[in-house]
Amino acid sequence: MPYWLFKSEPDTWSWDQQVAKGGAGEEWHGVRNYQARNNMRAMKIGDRGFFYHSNIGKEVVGIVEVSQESAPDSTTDDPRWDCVHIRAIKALKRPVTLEEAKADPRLQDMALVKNTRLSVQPVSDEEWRIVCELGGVEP
DNA sequence: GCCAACGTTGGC
DNA sequence: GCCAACGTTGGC
Repeated sequence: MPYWLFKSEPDTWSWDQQVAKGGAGEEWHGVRNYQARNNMRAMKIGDRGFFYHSNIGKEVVGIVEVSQESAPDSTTDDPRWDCVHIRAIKALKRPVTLEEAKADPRLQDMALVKNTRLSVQPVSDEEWRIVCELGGVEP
């Protein structure tokens, strides 16, 4: 099972808002980047991902699950852009900051560290376990 | 608020 | 098809 990471500026869409949506989940719209879109197209219902706050906090705050597979982005008529829906599963006991990820030798290859601008990223099994461990939750 | 990194666009 | 110009993202 692949793992993912979703970035959002909390000013625009925060973890709290995601949690408030509950099981219905929320369309992850607004992505206008091919790599990020391709990642979303590869997702299956039930795939897990991290929810990351960019700019403010700069930390992984929670775990989400894909609740609907890739479909046309409702916020544009441009047929190039698809997106998935995600729902909040649980918060990390302790957020894992970008600083921590950068400082951990085991996380040097994480896209979060290496390719900071990609907004929807793949996460390896190992990276998933390590970040869960740092965050104080079961993988 | 600045700027580096990166992706996209458009002229040739 | 190349590459310069431009726009955007996101860390600092």
